[in-house]
Amino acid sequence: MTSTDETTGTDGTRAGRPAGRPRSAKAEKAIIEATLDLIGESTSLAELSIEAIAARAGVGKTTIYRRWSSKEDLVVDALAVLKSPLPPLEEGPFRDWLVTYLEIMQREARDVRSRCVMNIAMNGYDRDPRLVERIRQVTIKPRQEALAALLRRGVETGELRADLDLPIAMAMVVGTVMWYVKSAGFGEGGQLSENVAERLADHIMAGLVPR
Amino acid sequence: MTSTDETTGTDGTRAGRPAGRPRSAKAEKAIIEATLDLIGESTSLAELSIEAIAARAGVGKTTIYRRWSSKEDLVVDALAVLKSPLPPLEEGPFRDWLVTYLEIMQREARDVRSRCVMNIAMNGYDRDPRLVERIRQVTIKPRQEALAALLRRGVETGELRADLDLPIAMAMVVGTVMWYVKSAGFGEGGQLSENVAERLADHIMAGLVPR
DNA sequence: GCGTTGCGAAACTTTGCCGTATCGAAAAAC
DNA sequence: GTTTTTCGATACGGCAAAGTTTCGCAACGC
Repeated sequence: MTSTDETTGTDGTRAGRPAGRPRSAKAEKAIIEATLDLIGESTSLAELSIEAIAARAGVGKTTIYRRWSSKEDLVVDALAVLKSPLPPLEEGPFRDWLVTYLEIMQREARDVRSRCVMNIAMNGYDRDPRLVERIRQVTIKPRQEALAALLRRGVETGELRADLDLPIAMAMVVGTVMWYVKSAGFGEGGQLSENVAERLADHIMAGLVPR
Repeated sequence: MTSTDETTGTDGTRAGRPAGRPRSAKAEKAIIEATLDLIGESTSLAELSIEAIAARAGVGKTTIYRRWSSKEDLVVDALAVLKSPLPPLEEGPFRDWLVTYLEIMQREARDVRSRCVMNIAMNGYDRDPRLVERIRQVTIKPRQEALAALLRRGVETGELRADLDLPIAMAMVVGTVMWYVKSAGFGEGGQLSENVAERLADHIMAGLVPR
């Protein structure tokens, strides 16, 4: 009405400050953190409640509703924080890149917050397809495409077999590391030896048969 | 609807019949079936509701509460039905057995009821460790051990590489087929070509590199 | 037929969350 | 100082889901 409602600045930098107490960046960060934690602990987004987030973040519900109008938006914003950068696809032997990828995936597979994405993306597909699609678009799809490009280039350079089945090869890479971390996590607290990625890459590339 | 409800006694225990209408074995079976179906569709046991089970089974809620005092008891009873037999480990080339195993796992991975075990075993570990452990004991563990024995024998006969990393190899077999079925299910309704197990076995054994 | 028990449907009760509103205090700009 | 906005906390009505009880009817032994 009187003031410009467009200037709802996300933070209290300079420029047209709307006057009044600025929004606490600390609270916002706490909300995001709590959201990620709680998503990691739950298996579906339906289980996630604003009240629980507010309680975990030590924040009033008002503070959440003032920033995000829906749970969906909050979840998307929170998951956007998880985007870990992917290394670009440049020159180099295939094996090195595979090890790099396995290293990243193996590290992410242990992180509760990254695992939650897997849970949601794989299990909640028919519950809220639209949201799941948004999440997959920003998290899984780029990795899938990067891996596919990596494998295709390996075939072109002759480092990989010419009759490679791309879906199967991708499932081999992703499925193996995921399952390995999962099953290893069952037994103990999760101490895996250092060169996991190297040994995984070795077995994936060379297979199970003798040389 | 006259006398179609065969209320044959659920058990053969003669002796002191409590008098009155006997419990319907048909209803009990329907409840178990509905429970298995719904567990398969859900990702956690908290999502499972007696009401949904009753509706799916075409049964009144009282009929369920009369038999099982808690949801947990019902789940345990229901999962006890799932025990599917494993083929014994006999003579034969490793590849044939691997194909057989992949065939079984690939088929089970599509079955809703088998998937539910995976969901619960992997996601609900810290929610109800006791129940999860019971489930793993009767479902996952025997398969794990069978696969481990299979791989070990392959190493002994020289069909597999001598420096095989058993946990990694197992993750390769299980993880690949699981992930492949999962990701294939994303794209389409799930029509996978006929020789999936063969092609999976090929890639797993030979790896990604050229011969 | 009679008493007893099981059956499914529907009503009742509880629970948990949502979204909003209100309150006193706090943090900035003026 | 005053003004304005946000802060955390709490309370409220509403709603939807799930557990519990009620009820009329059906099936069994006697």
